[in-house]
Amino acid sequence: MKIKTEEQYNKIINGATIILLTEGLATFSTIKVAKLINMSQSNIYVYFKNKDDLLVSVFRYHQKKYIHFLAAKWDPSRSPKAVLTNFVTALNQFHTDNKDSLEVIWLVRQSPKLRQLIPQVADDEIFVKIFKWLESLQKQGKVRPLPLMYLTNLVFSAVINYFQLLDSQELTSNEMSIEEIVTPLSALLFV
Amino acid sequence: MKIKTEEQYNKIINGATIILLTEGLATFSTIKVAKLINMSQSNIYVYFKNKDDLLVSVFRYHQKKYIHFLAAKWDPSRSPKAVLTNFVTALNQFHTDNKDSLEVIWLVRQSPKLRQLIPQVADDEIFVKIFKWLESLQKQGKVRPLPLMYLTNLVFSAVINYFQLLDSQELTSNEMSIEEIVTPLSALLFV
Amino acid sequence: MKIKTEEQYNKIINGATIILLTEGLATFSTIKVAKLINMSQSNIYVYFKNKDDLLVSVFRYHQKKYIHFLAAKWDPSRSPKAVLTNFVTALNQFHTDNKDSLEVIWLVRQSPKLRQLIPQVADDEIFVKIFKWLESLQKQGKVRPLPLMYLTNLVFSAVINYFQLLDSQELTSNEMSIEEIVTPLSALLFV
Amino acid sequence: MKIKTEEQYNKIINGATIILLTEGLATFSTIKVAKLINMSQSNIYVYFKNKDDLLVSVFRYHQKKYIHFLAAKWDPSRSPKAVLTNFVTALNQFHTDNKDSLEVIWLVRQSPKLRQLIPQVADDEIFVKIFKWLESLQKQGKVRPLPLMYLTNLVFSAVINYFQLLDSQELTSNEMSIEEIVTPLSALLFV
DNA sequence: AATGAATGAGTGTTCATTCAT
DNA sequence: AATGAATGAACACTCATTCAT
Repeated sequence: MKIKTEEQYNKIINGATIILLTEGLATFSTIKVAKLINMSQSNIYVYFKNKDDLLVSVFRYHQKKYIHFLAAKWDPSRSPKAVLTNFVTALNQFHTDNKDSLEVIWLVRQSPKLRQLIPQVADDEIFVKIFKWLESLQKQGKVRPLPLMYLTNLVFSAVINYFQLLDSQELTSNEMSIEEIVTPLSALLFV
Repeated sequence: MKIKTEEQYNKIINGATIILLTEGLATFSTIKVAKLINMSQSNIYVYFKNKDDLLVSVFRYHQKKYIHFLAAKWDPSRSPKAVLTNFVTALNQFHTDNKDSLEVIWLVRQSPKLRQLIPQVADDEIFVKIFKWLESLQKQGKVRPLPLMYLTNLVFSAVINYFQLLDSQELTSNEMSIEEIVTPLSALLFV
Repeated sequence: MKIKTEEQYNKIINGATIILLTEGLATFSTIKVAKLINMSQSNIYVYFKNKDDLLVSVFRYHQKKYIHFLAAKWDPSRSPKAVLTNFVTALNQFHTDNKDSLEVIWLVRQSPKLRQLIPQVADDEIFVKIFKWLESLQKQGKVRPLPLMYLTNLVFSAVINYFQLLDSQELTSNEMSIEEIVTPLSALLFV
Repeated sequence: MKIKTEEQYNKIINGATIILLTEGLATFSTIKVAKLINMSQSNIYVYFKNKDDLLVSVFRYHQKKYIHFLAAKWDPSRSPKAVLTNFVTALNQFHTDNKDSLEVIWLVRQSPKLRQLIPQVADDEIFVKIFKWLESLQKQGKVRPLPLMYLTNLVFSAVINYFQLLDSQELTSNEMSIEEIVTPLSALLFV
């Protein structure tokens, strides 16, 4: 699907993002998106092949942002714990600036149906770098000898969990700051 | 007669569970449940006020199972690490015996709309016990001084993550056994 | 699809027949049928699985009428030409009483897509009888030695053609009566 | 420049012919035509006023071919039966060379809506000639005294019927050759 | 308690047509 | 002449929910 008027394309993506986050996947509909952005529903089908195409495009849009951000912040030249701190801080900053993006990424990943339509991200350059970094530390015995897939998942969900508790107001940033995650995560990750 | 009613109630709950897990929340419908269990769709409305009521009831049904199981296995008389090991092993056993239950609990929690309808579980007896146990350990300086809500969340998602990776075949139990979670989790939890 | 309220079922069939004949297959829609008979469109789907199911059912409804009529009139005990005359007269009478039926049968047969969904009628008892009658006459050299399928087709389309020209007012029954078909058809059929 | 325009015009007609024959009238759409011939959908509206105009133009295109062909083959100088034989053979040859054309002519004629938009062909020179020829034979008592409109219709549908049965493989040319039509048709037509 | 029937609202998708460029 | 964009209307089909029996 060639991008036609970039402005309109983004308008739809942004509208879809809002509907997705307020309604959830279950009741997301193109009609609601169209109404929100004041556009005819049929015009959405000029820009996207079908509903799934729209949803996947929304996901990709936010994932690209996320990946670019991570890549810009990645600096493995420091000590392992400093790298972890840096990573957590970066994620926190990204979440502050792009709250929607992280939520969309998380949301779409939860749907088995959509997950199948989403391209694997693991091959992306930045993730390859992170995996290699972890791998070399594991060989030096500095990282726990568990599957990298599992370790990175744990770190990610530890951070996301924090954000979700903040969002649902079950936790406040006074009770616990993001930096306080680093120590337990460090204990979990490093030997 | 009363027995027959309970039978029908459970029939609906079980049908709904299957549809929920095979279809996902997005395309779950009472029609599909009715067809699956060979019952008239309108009869579902005799047992449940509406669709959301059914979904919440399904959630509660599995959550009760889960809570009963945990309560039966809970034994805080041993050392903290032994308690953690015991907890993880119990969860694993529950997951093996009641795969559906854990998945339903996880699935329903993902929906913002449904989460609001679900009663807080924290007041349940078993969770009160666990929280008290953690609290006392924290006072003795044996558990990291982080909000208990966050710590328990971390443990739960570490275990769920493991199950999910197994299910999606991104991980095999050969590469990593459930027991191997205990050491990193212990490091994360205990000082 | 079990017939539920026969009255409603027939109401839908009749409405669909009217729409089919006035609109043609190309612009036939369940919405138009529903509006015509003052019924909710969704209720049509209680009685018919889908649009094609409705169309095929309409066809079958009229075909059954037609077959019953033919069977009642069939009498091969007379001379070949008398049988032909009888047949043509019967068809004419049926057409007078059930104009819609013959048109629907013809219309639906023209659609390649629908033809596939329609059960072969050739096995029907009355057609088996007609074929056997023709076959035996052929063996006696009284009927032209052409494929029976083709001969019967010719007779049927000769009659239908006549009705169509009347309907489109390109011909009037004054210019030509139905009985006048018999002589040329007889010449065509019999040696 | 003008040549290019005619090229495009024909491109559309040919594309429309293909869609018409593969999809049928019911699901024919300008979008499908545009996609097939790799042209913008809106450009079709430069050449044709609307969808019906396109369909009628397609019909006329093939009808012209057909009429030209008939005119070229028409030779009333021989005996009536020879003329009939000649006519049937010509139709068969035309069908072999221009299968699409005959099918389109037949297809469009089936639609009540389109039939109204189609110009009467009877005034065309070649048909005038054929009618005059039949008329004069009728006056000599050599052709059955039935409306010419009906007789010509019968001949045409006898031939088309044959082609249709071949196409639908309900008949093979081994079982019956086109020439075998002539004898019964002759009996039907001539006294 | 159980069911069949009915309906209104919604949903994804297609399409004919128009318009500005 | 050609095209991309936009739109409103239509359509098949699904579904939650209600009601009478």
